[in-house]
Amino acid sequence: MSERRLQEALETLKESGVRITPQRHAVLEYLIKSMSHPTADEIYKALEGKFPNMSVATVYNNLRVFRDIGLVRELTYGDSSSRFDCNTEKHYHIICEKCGKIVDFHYPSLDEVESLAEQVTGFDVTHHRMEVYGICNDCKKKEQH
Amino acid sequence: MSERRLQEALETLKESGVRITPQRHAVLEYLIKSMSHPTADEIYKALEGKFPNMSVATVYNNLRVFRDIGLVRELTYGDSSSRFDCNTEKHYHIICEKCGKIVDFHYPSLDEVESLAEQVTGFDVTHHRMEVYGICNDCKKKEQH
DNA sequence: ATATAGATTATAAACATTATCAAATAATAA
DNA sequence: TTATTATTTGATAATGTTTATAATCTATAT
Repeated sequence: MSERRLQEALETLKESGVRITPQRHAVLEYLIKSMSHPTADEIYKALEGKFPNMSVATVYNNLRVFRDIGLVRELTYGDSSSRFDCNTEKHYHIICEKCGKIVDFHYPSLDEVESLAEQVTGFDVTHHRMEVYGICNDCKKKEQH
Repeated sequence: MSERRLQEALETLKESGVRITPQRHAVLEYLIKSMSHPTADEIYKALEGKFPNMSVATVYNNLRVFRDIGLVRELTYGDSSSRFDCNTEKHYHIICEKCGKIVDFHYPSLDEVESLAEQVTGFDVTHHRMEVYGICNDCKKKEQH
């Protein structure tokens, strides 16, 4: 399952004329298998074992390459560092305000909002972003100790 | 009009037990009168004339104070620095991908999304954020030269 | 008018990200 | 296969935003 997604991602790299280096393979694999929304530094640390000599710059460079060919989304929340999401299906995120956990959820795309915004502002709309914030189950339980 | 909003803001500071210093007064005044969504550095530079000795730290500290008492919203987009919005009415933003301009627009709040997310994820939802992206009129005209 | 908790300033530090560039590697042509 | 070329990597420095520190100053309550 995640194996297939990795193959598809590698295929996309080829089609885009991007070389498949061991480092790129590893970053992609981690993004897909971790099923999370890691920061560049988390990826860097996770791959330290396999690639003791890999530079942080390589992680950043490759994440940018992946983003530019549409393979991953860069998520910028209030906190200091970007997170990267390789789930390319349309979906939204809900974020826990206590622990920072990010959970995916689906919602029929907000086309109405886009067309209204277009009418009111005269912009040519390309896309939108939306996140919901709240407290996750784990953190609710902890609060009640 | 903006004079009244400034008075209200100062009142809020008093009620929250936050001292009204000349620097705070000036930052608030700039936020309200500029009608824009400035970065901390923009505010700092704009007030350089009146307060040649004001420290950047003061701007950051006070923006945090204002945010914590609900007087301004901190907007974090993909770009490097936060922007600050002292319009506390509920509204959304549309952002130009070419020039970065931010324009307000209104839309009936997306309560449905919040309650669906709550059901699906088990979170206690507190709020959400949404932005629409596109190309503004000015930039469209420039493209056609 | 005075005391004091809180605010300001200047500076240094922290942190994420980007730029630089020599060396390594991979793709391509001959 | 080998030579040539283009890209990528890794080490490091640089950049830019934001926060921490500590000495000095000030708004406000008494």
